[in-house]
Parts: sequence; structure tokens; C-alpha cells
Amino acid sequence: MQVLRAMKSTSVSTQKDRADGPEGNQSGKREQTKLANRAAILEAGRQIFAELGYEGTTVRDIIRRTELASGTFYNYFKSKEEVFHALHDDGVARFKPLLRAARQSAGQDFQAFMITAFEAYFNFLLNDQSVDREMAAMPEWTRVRFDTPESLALFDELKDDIVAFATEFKLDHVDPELLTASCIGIAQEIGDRLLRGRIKDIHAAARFAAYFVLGGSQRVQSEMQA
Amino acid sequence: MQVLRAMKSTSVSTQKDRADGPEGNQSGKREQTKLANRAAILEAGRQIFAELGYEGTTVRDIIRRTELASGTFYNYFKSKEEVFHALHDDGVARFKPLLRAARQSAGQDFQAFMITAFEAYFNFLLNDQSVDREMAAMPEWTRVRFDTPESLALFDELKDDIVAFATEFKLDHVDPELLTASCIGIAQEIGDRLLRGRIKDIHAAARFAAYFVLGGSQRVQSEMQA
DNA sequence: TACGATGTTGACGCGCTGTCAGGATTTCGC
DNA sequence: GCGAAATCCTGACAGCGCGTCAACATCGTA
Repeated sequence: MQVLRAMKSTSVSTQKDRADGPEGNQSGKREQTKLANRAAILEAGRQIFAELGYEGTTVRDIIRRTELASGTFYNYFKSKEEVFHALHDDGVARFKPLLRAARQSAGQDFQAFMITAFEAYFNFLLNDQSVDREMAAMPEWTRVRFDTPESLALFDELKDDIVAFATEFKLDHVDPELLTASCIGIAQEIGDRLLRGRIKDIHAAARFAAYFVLGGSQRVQSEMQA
Repeated sequence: MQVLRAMKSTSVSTQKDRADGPEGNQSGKREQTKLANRAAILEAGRQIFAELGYEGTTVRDIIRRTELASGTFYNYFKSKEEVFHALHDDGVARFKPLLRAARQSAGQDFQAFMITAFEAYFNFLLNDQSVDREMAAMPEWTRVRFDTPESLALFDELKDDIVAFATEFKLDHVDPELLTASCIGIAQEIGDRLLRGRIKDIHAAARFAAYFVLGGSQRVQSEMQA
């Protein structure tokens, strides 16, 4: 049985990027069920991953929360990993505009940009219905991390910002690769602690991270050119 | 068939902490095979994890590289996860003295301590025959991260150092939790890039990280008290 | 030597995986 | 409309990993 009834669920991407001609043809019944099936699998996956964790869930668990037959799963995804990646990328796609907004609103004020960007990230982590969120909150020893092409693209975008910052402030002795890595590391580690409740105040955390990066870079610059 | 021939392999911990009476009795043949079996499983695990990745390996893969029967595995470990954790903790145990040595040699010079500590960590990552090393090098999208009690204990130890530093430098407006998180995040993220060859110069990376943390902390202090 | 304790073995039932032949549904040409 | 072709769904199936357990082997001990 195919799934066609409207998904009331959260806004997981339902439109797989297709090279539709102009006027994206979404009309055919075939197309509609395909979209609905994909969406159903993704939504089921999101739920199950949150309940059982990444390791704990099986393809069968996902498909069982669906009205589809087990074989149908493989028409849409190769494995649970691919489902997770799709969900993850979806989160990245939702975050990207937030980062752009931060960049927009800050203009040339890098300190403002940093604070806003960190805060946007932390808020996103805590509030967005992302797979990563629920799973990081699970009290496991073993955790999973994902570096999809989408994530990496986001990191590259961030790196551009950081390079611009380094140029503006004449930080010519500061390795951009190291600086970017540090920013990401800080964001991830603080974000993780926010998710686990070890840190509470988002705004304070964002300010901390921003000042830390700014001060750190400048110190590196002065030490390295000595 | 039990395994008793000497393990030529790397020094994976063979002694499981037992509450032996004084003069740890290691004599009985029974004890010896138990130790040897455990060691064999761990060594096999180390190899297989490096070859197949964490997700890719099964308990059967591990036990098959051994002369033991499948059921025997479960006399020693509950799952592949437990094997991995044992290997991981083993790495942590090998690293701990390096950190202590750094602390020792630096005396009250926190900058020296930071540089040495970061460098020790990076060197450890690149040179120690740890499970984590090989696996991080694998070009996967999906990766695994471990927070065993051992790791967390190490982090706590580090946090003490960091708090001492913060006290010494009168950084009373710098949240130790945030500061520790930042240090760990930086170390992990830079370490990751070192393992993947995106960053080459260990010493430069260590100096970068150290100056970054020092400068970052001081900047946070001055901004936060304003 | 004999007996209990302890550890090992490998077959077993269960569940998951990915596939595929058969069937159902939709699209398209007329 | 109608039939054929294309498309997709279905669920059973073979293969394999999982964790268990009764039978067996080995060791410690008196």
C-alpha cells in the first residue's frame, strides 16, 4: 500500500531535487506517491532514530512505522545511513539561511557576526526538530557524527567568512585551516554540552565563543609573527 | 581451542583490573588462558576495527580472527562496543602519563604547559597504535565518537588544570565549563584534521592551539567584566 | 585418582539484510 | 475508453549475524 495521505509531520524535505523542467511537474499521481513515500520514510526515520538511537534502529524499524512493504524501502534509500544523511542534510539546509541572516545583519562588524552566528547555531541545535538533537541527548557512551557533503559545504562557507575576517584584521600569520577548525570544534563541543544541559545560558555561551575566537586569533597573530 | 601462545602484538592491556589479593596471582593455567583469550580478542578487534571500521565489523569478524569459538566471545565482552571501549580506554590510559609529564615539566608556566599538552596529544594521535587513529583516517561520512568513563575522567583532570590556570590568571569571569569545552573541541577538531592530513605541522598546530586558548580566555575575561 | 568447578564449543532459533519474481497501478498512444 | 508498456510495490526467500545454552573438555583440589 502506498502512502498518500498528507503528512502532518514536521517539515522534512519532501521535494527531492529533481531537474524538473520549468513549472516543476508535480502533477502525476506517480510523482505524488513517490514524494509521499519518501517523506513517510524520512519522517518515520526521524522518529525512530530519536527513540532507538542510530545504532539501535534497523531498516525494518523504519519501514514498519510506515504502511509500506520492506522491499519498497530500497527503492528510496540504500540503507538507514542514507536516511540519516538525508535528515541531517535537511537540518543543514534549514540552518544555512540562519547563518546567512547573521552575516547579513552584522555587516562589517565581525564581532557581531560571530556572536549572532554562534547564537544562531546554538538556538538551532536546541530548537530545531533535527535528528542530531534528540540523539545527542541520549546518554550513550558511543555516539555518531556525520560529515556529509552538505555539512562540509557549510563549513566551507564558514571558512570564507573566517578568511574574510582574518584578512580584514590583517591576521596574516593565522592559518585559516586551524582557525576554522577551532571555531567548529568550539561550536560543536559547547553545543554538545548545551544539549546535555551541562550549560544553560545560550546567549552567554555565544558571547563566550565569539570573544574567545576573536581574542584567540589576535593572540596567535602577535605570537606567531614574533 | 583456547589461545595461549604469546601475543606478539601491541601492548594492549592484558591485565583486567581484578581485585587480586596482594601478590596478584597470575599463576594458574586457568588465569593464563583467560588473560590470553582476552588479549587475543582485543588484538583481533583492534585489527578488524582498523580494517572494516566500527560499523562494518561484527562480533563474528573479531572472533574469527581468533582460534576461539563464537560463544567464547561472550565470556569476555558483551558486544563489539565493549571491545571498542576497552581498546579506547587503553589508549586513554597510555595518554594520561603523557599529559602528566607535560604538567610536570611546565611547572607554573601555563603557556608551556598548554603547548606541551597539545603537542603531546597530537603526537599521541598520530603515532599511538590506537583504534581511534586508524578509524578517523577512514574516509567515511559517518563516524563514531566515544565518551567512556575513562575519557571523561581524563577530561576532568584536564579541567582541573584549566581551572588552576584560570585562577592563577584571575580569570574569574571565565566559565570553566565553557573554557574546558573549548579546549577539548579545539584539540579534537585540529586532531581530526591532522589525522586526515589536512594539517601537517604538529608543532605549529600545538602552538596555535595554546596561544589561541590563552588569548581567547583573556579576551573573554575583559569583555565579560565590562 | 576422582570429583566439582570453571570455561569452551558450536548448533540453534530469531531477526535483519538486500533481492527478485510476480502482481498491482499508472501512463501513454491510439 | 482501451490495451500495452512502463513503473513501482509487495512479501517471500536465502544468507548471515546475534546471543544462548546444553553438552563437553579442562583445570583445581583433596
